[in-house]
Amino acid sequence: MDYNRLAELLFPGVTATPEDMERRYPERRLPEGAKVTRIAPSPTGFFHFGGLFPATVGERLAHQSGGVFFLRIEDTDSKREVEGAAAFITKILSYYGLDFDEGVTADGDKGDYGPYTQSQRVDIYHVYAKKLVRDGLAYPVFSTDEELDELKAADKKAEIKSVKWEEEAQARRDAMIARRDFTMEQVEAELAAGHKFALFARADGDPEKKIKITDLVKGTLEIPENDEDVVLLKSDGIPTYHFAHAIDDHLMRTTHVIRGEEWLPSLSKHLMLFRYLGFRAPKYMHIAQLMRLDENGNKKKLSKRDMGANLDDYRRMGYPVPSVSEYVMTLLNSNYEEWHMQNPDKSWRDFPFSIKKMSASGCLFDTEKLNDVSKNVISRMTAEQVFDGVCGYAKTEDPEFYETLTGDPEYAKRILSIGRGGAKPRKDFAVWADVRPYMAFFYDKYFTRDDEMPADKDKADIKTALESFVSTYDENDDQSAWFEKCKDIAESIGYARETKLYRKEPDKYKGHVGDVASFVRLAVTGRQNSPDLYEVIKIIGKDRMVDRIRAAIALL
RNA sequence: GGCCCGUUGGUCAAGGGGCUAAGACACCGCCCUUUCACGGCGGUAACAGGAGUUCGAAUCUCCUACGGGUCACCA
Repeated sequence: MDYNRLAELLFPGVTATPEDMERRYPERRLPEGAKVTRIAPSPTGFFHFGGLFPATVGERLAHQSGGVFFLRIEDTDSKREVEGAAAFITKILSYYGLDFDEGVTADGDKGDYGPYTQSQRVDIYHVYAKKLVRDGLAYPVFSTDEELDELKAADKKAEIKSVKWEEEAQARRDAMIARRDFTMEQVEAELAAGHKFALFARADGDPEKKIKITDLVKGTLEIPENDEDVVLLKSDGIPTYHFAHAIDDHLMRTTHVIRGEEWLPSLSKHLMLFRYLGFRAPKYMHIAQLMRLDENGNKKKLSKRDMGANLDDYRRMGYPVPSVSEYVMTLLNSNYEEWHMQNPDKSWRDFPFSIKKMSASGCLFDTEKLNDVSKNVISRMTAEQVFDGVCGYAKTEDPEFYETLTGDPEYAKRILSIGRGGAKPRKDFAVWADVRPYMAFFYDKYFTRDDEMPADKDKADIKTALESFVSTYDENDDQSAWFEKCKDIAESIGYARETKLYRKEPDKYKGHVGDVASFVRLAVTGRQNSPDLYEVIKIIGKDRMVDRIRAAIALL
């Protein structure tokens, strides 16, 4: 077989050579040890939460080493492509602060190694396709349109589950081998008939032999050599992931390929392609998948339709960006939390991220832990920052509340200042959506009486206590003077001045000062629980406090 | 089914031949406390199983079990 002639026949228009490509995309000039990483999503209009893991690792590794982090859009599957998806991806990556140095942006490509969209790189792939044909390493497989339609309609998953899988796989292999060695005449005839061809790489591996390869996360892997012919180009001339991966990551000079472990089974194919193409393979890092628990208590891959699988869900649920980032870091590097406790004021970007600390096994998504991380994140913020965070969330997710907040920002910030800023800040919010119910009673239009006055206390006593509170209240009292008055009121209605006294001798009193405070709290906030009552009343103001207490007395 | 990866408390995990096997979240109890939140102290709870190597194994080897992934002209 004259492979040169075959190559010309198959790719008559391709004149560029691999050498041209090397010149066009030279080695990057970067400092020693600099890593080049990438994030390579498919534009399906959906960014998986799990995608944040490799993306974060890639971003950290590149930027921690003075390297390059780039974005490549892998749109080789036109069937799954969604309009505007690339723009959505860049938007969400920037929302999560995963800034890339090169790649597809709203204003076109940025960087010298583009185009960064695979569908725009078809010419490049064909250069290498032609080379592989010339080298006798790739061959065409012709199909009629009808056969192609059939292929698309086939339900692969159903086949795999069949018990006869082994036989069917063998049959497929035999069919493949039969098509491997078309004669030149056959090829010419197919071409003349206008049939399309897919390009396959001829596998040369022996599955009985194992290749040892070091994965930076998994350690030493032993995988069988590849003996399956790999589809390089589909009938439409568009490359498969495998082919595009080898060419792009070589030409873009990627040093570390970070991806999910679902790619592990095809690693053998990729290594073979790198070898065929004469490229040095990058270092690989296969990250374990994020799991969830199914109804039977088994681990399952967090799949598209699961709650929380869509990264954008977290914005809509009201998680601050750093909460999500920090949660991801806690899972990625087990010593992150410890470091953060020692460096509470530093950003997760200051953390010395280490490949060695990455876990080889998959973990379960844990909402409780996310919430805990998030509570800590928000508790460290200033009232101003919390205000901005809530507003940013409410603007799109709760516009009515947004109007309320921005109607009187200073008032809102005073409320948000309660218990904030000290060494032991309150931790009331895990998500921005928690803020509204927390703040509601400060606003007359949201105020409701959710909890009743305690039924076991004498109504006359409650009334007396509330009336005394109103008549003795002085806005100028400091907290201790204020509380002394509460104690006086307690005493006046036969309640203990101190909670401790009551506990010691419960029979001697009808209640204690805590009960008095709780009457006032119930009257003013409509609830049993609230942040510091003294602060609350100061913010609400004497007039509204008095109104609410009078209304409560009337209800007795 | 073949192949590959994984397996320390409910969850995330430290530990890489010599511990009574860290810590965080969750849970429970106590303390602090005018409620809540915070904080403090304490507690329940784990090396998947079996062989082997060794004076000694969570740690090394093998087998088994279980879980996951994958087996497309998808990525």
